[in-house]
Amino acid sequence: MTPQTATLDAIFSALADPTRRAILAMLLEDDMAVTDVAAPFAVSLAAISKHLAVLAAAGLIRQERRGRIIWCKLEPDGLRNASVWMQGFGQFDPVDLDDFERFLADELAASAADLPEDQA
Amino acid sequence: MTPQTATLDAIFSALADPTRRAILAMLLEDDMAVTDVAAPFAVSLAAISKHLAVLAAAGLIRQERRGRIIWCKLEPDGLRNASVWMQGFGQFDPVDLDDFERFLADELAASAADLPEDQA
DNA sequence: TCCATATTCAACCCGCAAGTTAAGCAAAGC
DNA sequence: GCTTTGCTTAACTTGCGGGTTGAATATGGA
Repeated sequence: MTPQTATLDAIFSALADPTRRAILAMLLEDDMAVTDVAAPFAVSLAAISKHLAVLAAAGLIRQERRGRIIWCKLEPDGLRNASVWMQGFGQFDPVDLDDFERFLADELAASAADLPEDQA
Repeated sequence: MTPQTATLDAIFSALADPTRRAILAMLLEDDMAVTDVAAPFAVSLAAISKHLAVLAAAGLIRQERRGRIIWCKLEPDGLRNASVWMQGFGQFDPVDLDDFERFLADELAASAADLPEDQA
């Protein structure tokens, strides 16, 4: 298996998990420390730590330590390959960013029902 | 979980499997019967049948019976939601279709090494 | 130096996805 | 009507992903 297909495998399976998609959506707003990423979710910190490792391995985020805090930041280019792959399958209308906002709102509401409102 | 997130889960996990991506790439060329879809792969027909069921459940293909043959055809709109989701994360350059062709070629070469040349 | 904070590692459990083989059906053909 | 062809279902095995808890590690602060 080429590194390229390995990457596609990694990207799509990373995106397949709703918790990880919610994390990405959160990071879209701002860089965050691991603990803060974990806060809204019902699962343990260790679980979130694993999720972040998966996202990093897929090239979707980058984690960099500053002091004792590890900052997680989105790596938007990580989606490029997957985006190229997907768009090849259809001529989609240019994406309306409002569509995207709705998506994120619905997803967060659905998959992290315990989110404090200010994060939803 | 809303039907919408269920769909995103289904789509991304369907795409996470290289065999299923290869199947989609094959169907991009032409509609195919289940047996013909299965032919290039090293796994059993039953396994491919399951893969096709997964793709159908994710709305990525449609299967319709004609006589005793079940034709599989791509459902390009099935990728729309996922595409909307992904593109929200970055302003990607308009996709070069040649990129896509390279992707498919590499993927087929890598994940279905036993493909006869005329299908690769 | 000692303690608290931030994060990961290790070991483990559990459920599910993907594969197998064998049997079951449904439609065509002789 | 019987057999062949096309495909799915059933029952089962196995591997991996996502969760847990508890210990380990690293940094900052008092």
